[in-house]
Amino acid sequence: MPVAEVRTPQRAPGAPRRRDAEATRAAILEAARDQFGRLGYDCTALRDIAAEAGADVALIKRYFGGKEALFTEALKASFRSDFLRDWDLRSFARDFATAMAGGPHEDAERTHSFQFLLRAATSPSTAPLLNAAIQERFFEPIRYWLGDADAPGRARALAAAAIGFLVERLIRGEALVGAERDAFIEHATAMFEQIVAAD
Amino acid sequence: MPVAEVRTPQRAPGAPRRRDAEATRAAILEAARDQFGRLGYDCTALRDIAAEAGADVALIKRYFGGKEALFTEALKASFRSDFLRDWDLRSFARDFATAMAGGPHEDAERTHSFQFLLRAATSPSTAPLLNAAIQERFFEPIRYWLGDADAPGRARALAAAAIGFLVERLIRGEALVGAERDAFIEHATAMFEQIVAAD
DNA sequence: GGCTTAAGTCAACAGCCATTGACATGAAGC
DNA sequence: GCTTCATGTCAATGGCTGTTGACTTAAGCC
Repeated sequence: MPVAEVRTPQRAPGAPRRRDAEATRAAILEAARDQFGRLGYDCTALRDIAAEAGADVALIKRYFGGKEALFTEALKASFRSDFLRDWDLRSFARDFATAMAGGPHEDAERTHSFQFLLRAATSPSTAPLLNAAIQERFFEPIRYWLGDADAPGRARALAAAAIGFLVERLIRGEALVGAERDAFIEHATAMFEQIVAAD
Repeated sequence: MPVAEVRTPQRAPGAPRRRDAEATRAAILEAARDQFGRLGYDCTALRDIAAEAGADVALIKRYFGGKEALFTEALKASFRSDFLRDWDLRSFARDFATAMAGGPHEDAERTHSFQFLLRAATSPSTAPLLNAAIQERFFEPIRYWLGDADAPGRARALAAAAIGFLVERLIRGEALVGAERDAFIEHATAMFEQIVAAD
């Protein structure tokens, strides 16, 4: 875990509200979402979360119970249940491909949520917690979204491809540029359209 | 790390070859591939690897140098450099889709190799180690394989989709059956053909 | 048989982790 | 002003980790 973690504490020394359980809890949860999302469950230390939130480790136990419970809550907070409804079915293929190419207008919040989920999905510590959630909130909405007889198989294929683009984006880091970006968007769009528009 | 790890030791008590550095080294490497592949870098303990290999932890240091070096070597061993050449370009789309659906004839060795890579990809500890390898052995071959002007962007899109199917497979666990399986294969095939056959 | 050296064993170290109970302190109610 | 209790702080604990040096033992050679 060589990732250095230095952030300005939530409260400056001598801050206005010194004692505010609700605010402290929120700060911890926010820090947890950040660190779990970037580092994954196993590589995140509660001490670092507390430090980022400007709180003490013991408060995590008091407010959340423990690491796993905190993770579950952070997971819930990062799950945008409406993330699919945001897309327009007809322009989905191109919009999604463009988002995955990266660039100035990308939805950072959405990207972060997905990264959080992927990290959780591939860690054996959290996979059991997440598999059900993936099923319920990712696969099922797509299935409903497509909504015809072939939906289950189609939904699985579409979900798989979407996950792949998210992982590739996660690994890649930077945004694509120039001709490579254009070709990427073009072919990815064609690919997704193949499924979305299969009527 | 709640995953119990009980395996029959490599050597029975009072075995024939008691002192064989080469065999010991190989046993450790094999155990490392197994555990790193199933649990990921962070959740794998050197003591467990040594136990599975029927060896002592200190030998890992002597033969490999340390955890990271052992991981790198296991990574190399799990990387089938010819995994793309195994596919026939014309039947790739259907073959790959079928493989991802799972079933009785799947290539367990190949599946394991991919799992290893994916676990490594989503752990921040090993991502730096892996990104270069992914680039060199996954993305570049696909790019070469496609081999035209649009290749970089196309290769990225194809690689992303392929990764996604592997992840979905990893998360899913069991094989698909019946109509869902058929629809899955059909649509996934169409999807991959969209890119492979884009000439 | 005795010697040399590689192979295997053991115990301990230092560091990090989540967890926890005891303690200090500030704010609200009387 | 005093009591009360939620809020925040601190320090310690036990467990697990990778690493390491010193030890024991078997195998090969003279």
